[in-house]
Amino acid sequence: MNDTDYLATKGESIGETWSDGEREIMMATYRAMVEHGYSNLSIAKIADELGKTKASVYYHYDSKEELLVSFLDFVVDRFKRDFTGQHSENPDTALKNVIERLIPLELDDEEFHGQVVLLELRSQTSRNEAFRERFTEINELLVGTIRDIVERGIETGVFRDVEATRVAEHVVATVNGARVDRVSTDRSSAPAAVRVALSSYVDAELRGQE
Amino acid sequence: MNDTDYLATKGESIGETWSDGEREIMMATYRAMVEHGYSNLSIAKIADELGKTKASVYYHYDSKEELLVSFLDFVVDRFKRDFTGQHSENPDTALKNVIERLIPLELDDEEFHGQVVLLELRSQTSRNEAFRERFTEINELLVGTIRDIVERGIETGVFRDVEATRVAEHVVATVNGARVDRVSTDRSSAPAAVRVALSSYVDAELRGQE
DNA sequence: ATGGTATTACCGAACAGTCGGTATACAACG
DNA sequence: CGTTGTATACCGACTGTTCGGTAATACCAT
Repeated sequence: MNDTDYLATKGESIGETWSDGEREIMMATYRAMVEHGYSNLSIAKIADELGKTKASVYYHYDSKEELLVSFLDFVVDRFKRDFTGQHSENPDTALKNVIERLIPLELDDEEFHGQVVLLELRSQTSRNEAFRERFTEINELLVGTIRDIVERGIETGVFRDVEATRVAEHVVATVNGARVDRVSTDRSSAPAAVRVALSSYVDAELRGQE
Repeated sequence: MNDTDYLATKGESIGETWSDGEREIMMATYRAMVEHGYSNLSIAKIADELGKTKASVYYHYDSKEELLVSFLDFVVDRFKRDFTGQHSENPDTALKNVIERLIPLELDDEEFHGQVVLLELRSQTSRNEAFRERFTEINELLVGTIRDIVERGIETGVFRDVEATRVAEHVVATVNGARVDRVSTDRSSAPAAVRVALSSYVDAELRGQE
């Protein structure tokens, strides 16, 4: 029934803590953004979604800009928490798990809306430095995670001695391209094709002739 | 001096023709969008950039929505014209040329602004069907072009007998990911790394043991 | 060639509505 | 009494859009 239940965790994030009031505003912002989009987002619409008045929002945040940066933190924390899961298996399956997690075969509405919101925020990076920093952070997290897995695989002899960073950059670019494709085109079968191609690439490139 | 001179070609596009007046409005829209961003774009700012009045813009377009869809056509036509160049060489170099054209080692300001505009327009796809159609079209053009090259390579025996469509989807996703990365993060060395990785992937996956 | 009539392209002004933001007051609670 | 949270009411600026009017030009019958 509620579109944003999956945002309603109570805990604090990796680098930020949210009071109950703040978290409710963040969730209202999320709902308003899903409904109206970033370019039509206003304090009044957030307040509507919150069930309060604009002044009430301005009690917690000094400006729209500050609220939006906080919201970005909120969404990015959520992304990182979703992504940073258990991946302590052997490098081969760990890598494939990461790929499968980043390119699901299909998305429910909640996940889809989440990726739309991320894309809309990403489109603001060229005009807002704080935004650009956060997305730089996300991509560095992805590349770092995958690089670590590849390096571990090389050390344990499971993978050939490839350039880990380069492979990681490749995988992350491909994954991001598939994700953008999914929310911005009608090519519904493309992400699955990319996922298959990427997995077989990983097999061919990393598992070697051995 | 003028940031958008490269948009000032006089000819008509693949599917659309532009009168002088319309093209001036399109270029003014482009300039206004580079300066203010999609979410802060208004008819008044376009008119300012045009050196005319808001009413003058409304003389040529019935609504902001209609103007924006025309602008999207304008930008997409430009992208297609830029991309659809000569690629009649042998499949191996043709494929690498496409990749190098889609992931340049560095962008000048004009090219960078163009990609920013494309990303901002892309972020509207979930809320505007016409927008989504155009970006679907772009990606289909890219996939189709690459698939044709790969198939030609297979027929002429230059490439192994791979699944052309799957490879094309992989390449396009990677290219798009690198392009999004470039305009939305500070990871300035990432696109070059992806380009190298993608080229060596093409070598390994397609050129085979032969 | 002339006079009349459309058409094109523009302007200034105004419309109702929304924007981000603020001042102030009221109620609950310690 | 002071703090915390909320509501009412408002501000100037800006939003997309429409209107009446006006030069300049083009077409066309006389």
